[in-house]
Amino acid sequence: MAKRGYHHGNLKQALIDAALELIAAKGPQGFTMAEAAKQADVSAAAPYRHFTGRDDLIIEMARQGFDLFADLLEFAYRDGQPSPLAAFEAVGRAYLAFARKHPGHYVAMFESGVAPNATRDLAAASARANKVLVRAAADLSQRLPPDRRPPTEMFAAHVSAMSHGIVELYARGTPGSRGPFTPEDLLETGIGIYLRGLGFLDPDC
Amino acid sequence: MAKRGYHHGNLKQALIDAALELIAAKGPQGFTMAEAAKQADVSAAAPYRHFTGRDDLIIEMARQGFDLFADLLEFAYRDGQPSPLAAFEAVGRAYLAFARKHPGHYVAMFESGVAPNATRDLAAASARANKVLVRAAADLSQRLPPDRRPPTEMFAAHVSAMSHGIVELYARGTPGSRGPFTPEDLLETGIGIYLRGLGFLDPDC
DNA sequence: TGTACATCAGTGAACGCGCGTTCACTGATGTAC
DNA sequence: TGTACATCAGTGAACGCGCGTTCACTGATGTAC
Repeated sequence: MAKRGYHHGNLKQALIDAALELIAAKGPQGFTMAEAAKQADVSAAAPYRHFTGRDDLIIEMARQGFDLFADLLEFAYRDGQPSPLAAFEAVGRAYLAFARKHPGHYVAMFESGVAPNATRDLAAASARANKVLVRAAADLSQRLPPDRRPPTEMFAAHVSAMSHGIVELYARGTPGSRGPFTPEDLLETGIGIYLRGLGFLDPDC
Repeated sequence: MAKRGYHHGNLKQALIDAALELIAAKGPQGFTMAEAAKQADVSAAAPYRHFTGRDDLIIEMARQGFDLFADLLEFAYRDGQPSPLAAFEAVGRAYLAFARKHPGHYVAMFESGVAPNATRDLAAASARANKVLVRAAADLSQRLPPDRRPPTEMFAAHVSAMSHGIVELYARGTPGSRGPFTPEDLLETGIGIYLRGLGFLDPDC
């Protein structure tokens, strides 16, 4: 850590980063303002120059998380290229990759107990991420005969649920602790079977 | 609440019940020993006659939860009657019903951060519940041509993940807050599509 | 370039609080004879 | 049935702790002239 003078320079983000590390290591309630401040090498009172309180910090973590999440999903989606199916599967993989690489954000977003509409900003970020999932589902749905299309929102919800369930049950704690399969395997096969159930038989339709 | 004398009579269970209510209302970290004691109308020191500490109480809640969960799943399964498919779907519904009716248990089991193998008893209860899911999946798998059977554990994991994901994302907080579908709808359709993907086209095979 | 001053971003001490837990105690209960 | 005594299951007070937060302060920085 670089030497610093009286002024930190970028304390707000440093506190968020510290809290993310703590939350990833010790669970949603495992961080305290005091400890985040300590980790940022600053007095316990300093955070209150940047956040109105503890909740404010958690909400900001979740907001940044949803923003990043949305970015990654959008990047994976690539406007449906090269094909709706390939793009859809890339989004699924991106979901899992996000949970793996950003556990602190993930916990703040989904396990910290903050309502996704706690603030306008948070709601917007959350909605943006969800929109990518819905769009990927909608594009893929177009390939189905109309009478076999489930409602788009439902399609997206199924995929969200399976992804989230896999993260929570199989991607936490010691790797492999809950079974012989990797989360990535589980998600790929699970989504694959689900898509076949919808009528996507061909790997590149 | 009935009058009682110096001795409570059934304090251990009363404390567990109080903690379950608190945990259901305020999240995994939302209960304290002191508050559970208060709710059971007893001094703050009394719980320590029955539990070695806070963790012990949480583990006991989770253990009872897994026990009840296993019972309900077994009851729903009915040894695969009337058909493997019907029994399988009943198990899915029982999963969701449990999460709905016993939110405190559910949170203690899956969101409190206790490792499922924290104690031998807890591990056994958890394994028993999981075994029902695996058996339901295995029985149903038998109906598939061998070359289309996924590994049984994987099959069960997919269904657990989707069920858990739906509980976490769509069955929490204000009903309908996250979408226009009920969790029950989502699970039924999701599992239905998944099963079709495996090759179960006929509703009563 | 130098100076005065407003503003910003920290400090350090203190607060009130509630928590988990311990301890010596005491009232109630069960049992042996 | 009565009594002595061991055991059980509570009490109430106290502990040390760490937390979130506030407050008066001060050092650093930026800006007007």
